Amino acid sequence: MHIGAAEQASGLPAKTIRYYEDIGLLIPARQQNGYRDYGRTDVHKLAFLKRARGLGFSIEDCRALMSLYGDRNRASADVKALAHTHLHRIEAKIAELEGLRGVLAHLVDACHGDARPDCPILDDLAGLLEGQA
Amino acid sequence: MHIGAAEQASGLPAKTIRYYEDIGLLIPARQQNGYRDYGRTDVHKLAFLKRARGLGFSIEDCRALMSLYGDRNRASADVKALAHTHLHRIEAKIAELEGLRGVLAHLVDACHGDARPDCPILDDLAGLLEGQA
DNA sequence: CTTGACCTTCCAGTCGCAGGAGGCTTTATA
DNA sequence: TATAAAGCCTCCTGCGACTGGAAGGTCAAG
Repeated sequence: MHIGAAEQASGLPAKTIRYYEDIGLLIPARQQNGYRDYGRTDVHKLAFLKRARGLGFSIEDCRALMSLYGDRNRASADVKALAHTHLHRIEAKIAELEGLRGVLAHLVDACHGDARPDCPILDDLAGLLEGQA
Repeated sequence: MHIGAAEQASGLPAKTIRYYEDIGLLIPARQQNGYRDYGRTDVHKLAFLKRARGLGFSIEDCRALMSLYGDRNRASADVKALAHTHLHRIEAKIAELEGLRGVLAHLVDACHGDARPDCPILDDLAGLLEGQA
């Protein structure tokens, strides 16, 4: 099957599929005319990659996950460790963003937001509130 | 004051300060020997930028904020709108990450994580649970 | 035989810097 | 005074994970 069909079947853009070949994630067979030729297994792997990327795993994580997926002697502990690490990264990111949200919500709330120039948001950015808040 | 001193005073790396000049965010005076020369106002602006970046504002947001900061006739409503949009972006990102966290936590929890190959995480990635979950 | 869809490769751009090469100037020390 | 070290300069490359586009080959239909 051509890359266009693989795109339809996997849900990944052709550009991305080619990119994954570039970086050695999934290298398909080639037809005599040079066209990429994707089989069922390939499309399955592309969908796997799409799902993993959708869950926020990095490309390198995906590489490891693909490797584990194809390893009949894998230990599920290895997969779990990968996912666990990723989960921690996500939780850390959430905590960070929640911190930002708190500060921003406070500032937005404090700003009257009319035609006057006086603005607590800019005051904060300018460091005028160091001793306060 | 030289860029090294500005680095100390503002908390921004020299590399970043030069980059901000490259993109026209803050262009300092130059000494006769070609060295950048930062004054009090410059350092103040650098700290402003650091704070704004730390709150997650994009460079273009920072450009707009700096412009508003220097505009005596600004309307605080403009600043508030910028911050509000940014707050929404952050909240959207948090919601997205919380979705991921939910799925990942569920998967990590379901994986026994021992030496056996059987693994719900890989099963999910492979799309084996489409009809379920 | 030509049109158009589809495929190929390769290059540039995204965002916000960081790292490093190669070369000046200034400052400190022997 | 010589030299070494620190600090400054510019320019180029790379990061992650693609995306867009140009230039050109291939294939099926009309």
